[in-house]
Amino acid sequence: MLKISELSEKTGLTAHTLRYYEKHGLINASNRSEAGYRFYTDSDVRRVQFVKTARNTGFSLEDIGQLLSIRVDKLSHSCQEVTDITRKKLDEVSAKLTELQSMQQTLQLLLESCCGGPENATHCSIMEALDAGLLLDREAASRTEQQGETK
Amino acid sequence: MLKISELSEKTGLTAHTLRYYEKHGLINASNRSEAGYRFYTDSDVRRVQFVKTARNTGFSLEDIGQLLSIRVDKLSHSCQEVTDITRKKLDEVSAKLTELQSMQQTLQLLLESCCGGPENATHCSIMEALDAGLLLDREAASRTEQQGETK
DNA sequence: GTTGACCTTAGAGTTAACTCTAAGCTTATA
DNA sequence: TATAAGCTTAGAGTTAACTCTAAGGTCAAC
Repeated sequence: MLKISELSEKTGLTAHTLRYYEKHGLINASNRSEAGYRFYTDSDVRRVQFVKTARNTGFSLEDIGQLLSIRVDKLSHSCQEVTDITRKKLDEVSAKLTELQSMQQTLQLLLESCCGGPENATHCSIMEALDAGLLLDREAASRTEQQGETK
Repeated sequence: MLKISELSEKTGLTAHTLRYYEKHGLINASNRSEAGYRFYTDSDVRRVQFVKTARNTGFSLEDIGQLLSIRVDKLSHSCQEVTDITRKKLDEVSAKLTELQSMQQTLQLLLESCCGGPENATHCSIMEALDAGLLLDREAASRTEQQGETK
């Protein structure tokens, strides 16, 4: 039986976060001392670790709530329900990834185009590109692609 | 001279968002009608488009505030200031990208490992992996890497 | 028996970038 | 002239996941 500070140390989540998860119905302490102190069993610990792992994998607390419902009554739930949740999350992550990759490429092109020196910014190509709505980037991008292809 | 709704249409930003940007010091209407209606000049429009482009590139409104200060007085600012802001953003984007790529790979492995069928979830490998703290994933990941290398 | 560390709760604050509402003018159209 | 569309402001609400505070009870050690 662990106190909340011990569970905190064991899981790397703060006591605040553990109480927050409890308030949102994700976890809970099987026992309480007479004074109301939370006491966690091994089973509680495993549940918290499940939540932490799912969180690290990118699932929202709402997703995790659904996964936990399945976890406590696997007979009443199908693999498909689990993959539906997982696929939805994968789609979200993939979409975000595409967006960030585009930003990354733009930012890299901007950095490559600018001298970055102590000169004043009168002819700064980054400022010019942002002023031009990044039209120049797209040209630069296609130039870069061609270089890559002919390499 | 454009009214706010016309600028909204021209830029694809809502009138709400334009007023929000104004409140946060990013943009402003050069003129007002007697009744207080905002009127935007071509120069205002270009500034709004700059903001929109920078936003699409991933810059925060705070970053954009700095970029705009440089934009209105390029002589007093250096290219280095511009690249510093850009590099900082690129680093953030790259870090986020790494995190999301890791999530994506984990989610893909989870999906590959599970039948996704109507069977009950008693032996669902996704649930098992989340229960095991994704240790199984890391094994699966290294197996996949090896396959990739020997291909 | 008194520190000081730890626990409890309810509830407020944080972050970023919107998004919306309410109450009241203004303007264009019929 | 009446109606509807559009404009104004201040300020509240949204989202997710914490993060922190205040006020007070509990417990181990000296």
